[in-house]
Amino acid sequence: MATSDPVYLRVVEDIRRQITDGTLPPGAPIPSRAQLTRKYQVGETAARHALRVLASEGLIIGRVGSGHYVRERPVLTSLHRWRYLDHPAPIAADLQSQGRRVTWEWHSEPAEAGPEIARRLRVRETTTLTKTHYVFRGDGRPLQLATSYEPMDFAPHTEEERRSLFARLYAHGIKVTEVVESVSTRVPRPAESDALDLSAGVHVLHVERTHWAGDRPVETSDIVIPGDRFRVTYSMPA
Amino acid sequence: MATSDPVYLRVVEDIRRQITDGTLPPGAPIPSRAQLTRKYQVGETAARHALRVLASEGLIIGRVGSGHYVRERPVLTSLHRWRYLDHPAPIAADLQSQGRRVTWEWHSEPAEAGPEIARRLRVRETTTLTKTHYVFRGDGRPLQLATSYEPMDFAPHTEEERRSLFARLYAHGIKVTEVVESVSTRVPRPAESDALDLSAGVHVLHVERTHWAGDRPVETSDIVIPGDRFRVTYSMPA
DNA sequence: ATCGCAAAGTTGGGGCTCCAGCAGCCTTCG
DNA sequence: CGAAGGCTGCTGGAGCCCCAACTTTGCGAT
Repeated sequence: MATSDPVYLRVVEDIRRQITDGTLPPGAPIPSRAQLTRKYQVGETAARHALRVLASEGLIIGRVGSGHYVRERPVLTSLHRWRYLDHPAPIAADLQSQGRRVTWEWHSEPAEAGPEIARRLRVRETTTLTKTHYVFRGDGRPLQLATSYEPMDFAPHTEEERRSLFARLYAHGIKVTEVVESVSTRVPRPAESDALDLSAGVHVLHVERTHWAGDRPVETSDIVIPGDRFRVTYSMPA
Repeated sequence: MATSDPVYLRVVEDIRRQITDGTLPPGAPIPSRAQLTRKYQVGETAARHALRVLASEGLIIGRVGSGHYVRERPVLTSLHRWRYLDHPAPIAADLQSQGRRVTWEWHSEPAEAGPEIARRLRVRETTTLTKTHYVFRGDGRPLQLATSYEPMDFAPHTEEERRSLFARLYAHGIKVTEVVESVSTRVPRPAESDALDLSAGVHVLHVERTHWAGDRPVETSDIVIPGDRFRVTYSMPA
């Protein structure tokens, strides 16, 4: 459309069109770098970049020494490839990206697991865990509550350590492999309603999250978010 | 491992490690091209390529004129994550991964946009759109409702086409670049309460999702999920 | 103390070149 | 005649450079 688009996109779009409309059937060879530079009157960089983009989209496949070919069954790998690492305090982090200053307070104390947490962390009910309560605020207003439970042996000791659950576990040689979340909505408890400054009738979103290292639960937390609308934005990686 | 690996991979792996182990927390700046060339003693091409790979993995995000930064991961992203290909049933897809048989019915019809949808899709209120209503069931029980609105010109025509919004848009040369969701909890409407077979007092989770291609909204949908507990599982990338 | 502006730094597009390794194909030699 | 070896074209890695557009920062003037 715009005439001042990157040139490599012109090549990408033309080849993509030819693939989608069948001009280039599955298995058909794509012109080589040298041929593309001649055909589209572009530099080698642009030709190369175009091929890489198409390949990363899964439309074509490159074979060293041979050439690029239209894939038999085009897959949108770029979408599949979208993977994320988890970090603590994710919702606060999201609000941050909306330009709001997010602050948080926490309070840590030893506590007995109790039936619910014992079940989640697969420990005995009488096991003493480190229980940490977080309050997240954006521009002063309360945004989110979280209560985290972790075994004493790798609980954080310093402010630094608290920053990342992953870093801490990593230091103990533990690698988080799975995250399980249960999401539900429910009526806020009085304390929550208070802490989050909720108006009457607003429910809360409750996320129960457990981090697993292999088949062993290493941390579990309850995250409570106000049920009024909040927004999540995320974009596809380039 | 192999000493003769591509140099850019050395950079990628080192930065990836720093992100996963928390040395580089969310939002932290990644060294610039110039700094990477010095730090790792590699050429500019390798540094650049490393950044591109990390960006395409979604681990970092590049801001022109500013730099690359570790990406924040909003928690609710976990609800739909990288299952974008199955549209518009991310949650159903998740349930599928739990071994439950998920079926779905849909009903499509032309409809006027109306004020709300017109605002979301940036069209006139009188524009005629394709409105599709979905009901998802797991093992027979209703799980999720969804209503999707898309411009007539790239609405699906066949059962095949319906499968993936992305594939369909792709065929039109449209690449989804951003997904924006607003999540809220609210009292179910009578029809919803009925369709979802809700017991009294259970609220619903309402996700309003819009897919963007650049600065242009290409599809919007309302997803309604019962507020009783449901579960999301995801595992870390290898 | 604040505003405005210029300089410096950074990304992303594009160009050019060299080289290793692989795949065909063709030629040559046993 | 058939196998070995060489030639050519292709991809993917890597280096270096230039430039436009944008952000950040710091300085100087008001």
